[in-house]
Amino acid sequence: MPQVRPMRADARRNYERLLEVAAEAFAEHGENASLDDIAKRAGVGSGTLYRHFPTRQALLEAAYVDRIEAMAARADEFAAQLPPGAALVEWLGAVCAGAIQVRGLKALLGSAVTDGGSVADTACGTHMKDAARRLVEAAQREGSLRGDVEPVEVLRLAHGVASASELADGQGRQIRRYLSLLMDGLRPGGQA
Amino acid sequence: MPQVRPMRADARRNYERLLEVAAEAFAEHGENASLDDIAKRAGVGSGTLYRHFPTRQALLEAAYVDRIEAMAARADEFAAQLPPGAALVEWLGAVCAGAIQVRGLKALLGSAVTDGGSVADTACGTHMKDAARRLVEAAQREGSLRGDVEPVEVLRLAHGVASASELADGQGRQIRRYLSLLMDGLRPGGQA
DNA sequence: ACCTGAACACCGTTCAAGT
DNA sequence: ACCTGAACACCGTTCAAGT
Repeated sequence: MPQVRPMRADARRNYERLLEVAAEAFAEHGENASLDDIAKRAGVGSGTLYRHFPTRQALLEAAYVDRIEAMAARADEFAAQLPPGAALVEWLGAVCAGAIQVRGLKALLGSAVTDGGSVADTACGTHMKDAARRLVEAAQREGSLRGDVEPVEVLRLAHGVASASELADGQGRQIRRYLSLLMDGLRPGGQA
Repeated sequence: MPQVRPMRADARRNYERLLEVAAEAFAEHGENASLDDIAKRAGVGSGTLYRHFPTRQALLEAAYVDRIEAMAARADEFAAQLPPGAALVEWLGAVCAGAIQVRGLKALLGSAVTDGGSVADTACGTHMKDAARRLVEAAQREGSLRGDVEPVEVLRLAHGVASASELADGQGRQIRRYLSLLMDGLRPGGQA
């Protein structure tokens, strides 16, 4: 693993400034925020943005990778405090809430669980899938989750729940309701 | 209800040509297909497109309103052939499949079940909600669907299932699986 | 009454010229 | 080695001029 040469001081400054501004812009305007505008607000030429982040996806991921890591870390906090099934539900609720509040995050989470998505596995995808696997397997061992669903499927369905909640009121007020409908099923007789 | 004066012959030709081309373009490129390109391919000036369809949403809805009506009509066909619960599931599966195959349709269906969405209730929204209500209420009377879910919620959750299926493989191969996970729940012990 | 297409503003992307 | 910003292509939207 060869060390990456440290960036030149001005390059590093630009890089970090771009990330800050991009995180704001994506949160406010969604995944399609203007790249030109981001470059301008960061005080750099548009070419500099493309040098550091060749695609919109690369910038989106770089801007939110720390938030994704924080989300993945919360999985273990819930696991330490609650029984496995409840921990999974609480965590999925938090993931949905984040996906709705921070507008660009939903698209990033979506691409993280897309099969055959772009360039192999992204860092964000790996973090989320690892966290989901720990909670899912624990819940399955406990017997509170069906044995025939995969962690990535649970993440995809949670993404669907976030979409449905967004349609309901533009915010996240229905997340818990829709998540529990998913857990217990639409047919009568499920667990309350 | 005052009769709308019939359009001038050339206006009507343009209008219909625009609808044809738009349906193709949205199906191929999704909801963000270039309006300029649609006008060009229809052989009209861009101003003509805006005259007939002041917003992208208006064009999208006009281009697909017949497909939406056909979808709504299928609800009654399923209801005539199957018990209520099965009819609902089959219909939702067909809706999801359509939403994935015809790219612009998913966005339209989404906005049709969005609360507080744009201009009051759209024609598409009304058709879909009416059809859903008939199936949902029948299934609830039969006892195969929880009594505490509303038709529009079922449509939103189906939209979420379509999203999740799209993430899974870009096509619709997981629709039936995800739909039945939604019906029966992720906890063990649901109906097979 | 309706259509056209130029005009304007905006955005993504590349690349020659700079330091 | 890195940055800048002009240049190009493209798109959405409006509106004066046409028929």
